[in-house]
Amino acid sequence: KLDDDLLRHEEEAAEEIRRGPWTVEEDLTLVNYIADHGDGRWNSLARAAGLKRTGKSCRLRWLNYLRPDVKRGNFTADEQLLILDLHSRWGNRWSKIAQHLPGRTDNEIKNYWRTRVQKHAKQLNCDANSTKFKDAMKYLWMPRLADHHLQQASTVGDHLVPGLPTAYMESSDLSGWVQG
DNA sequence: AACGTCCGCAACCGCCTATTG
DNA sequence: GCAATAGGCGGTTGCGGACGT
Repeated sequence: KLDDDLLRHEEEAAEEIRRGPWTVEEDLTLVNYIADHGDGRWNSLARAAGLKRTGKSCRLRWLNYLRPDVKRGNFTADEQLLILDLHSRWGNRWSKIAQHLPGRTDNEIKNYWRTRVQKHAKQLNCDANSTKFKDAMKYLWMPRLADHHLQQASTVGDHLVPGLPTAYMESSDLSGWVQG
């Protein structure tokens, strides 16, 4: 492992492979190159475009950020519902889930799940994959999200979820679930 | 004002599979 | 047919900004 790291760093020094955040210049280079030549064949693309990055890094930057049809910003209530639903069916199959949300990336969905959803599971003192949490989503959060989506201002307070701490249910609002 | 800590996100890594030569 | 290279995926990390003390 240590040897691998040493080797990798030697290679980086020799070949000047950049890592970490992308600069605006790099972004422009990548976008312009793809506009002229298309994407794919990422390693040769990186070389041909003169980017001192791995092909993988270029691919990731393009797919998750630079692609013109990539949607950014908050998930809509619709999208959040869909994520909850698809995740309950498929688990952490992020790219499969992403295929059902046009313009959203697996990375973004994964981040959303880990930051927002897992946080609530933790507050409930349970695992995000537990029956308890799935019940909470199914009978509490999904209805609330759906109601919010339908722009019904009044709260839905009568969804009872066995085993959930009532204090949590009463104190919780939609912040952290419904964005924007 | 200065310091700590929390949180969200972009980007990385390792592993596995697919493609290529 | 196989070894090497590339692509795809899921998990993890670390940076920077927000927030609290």
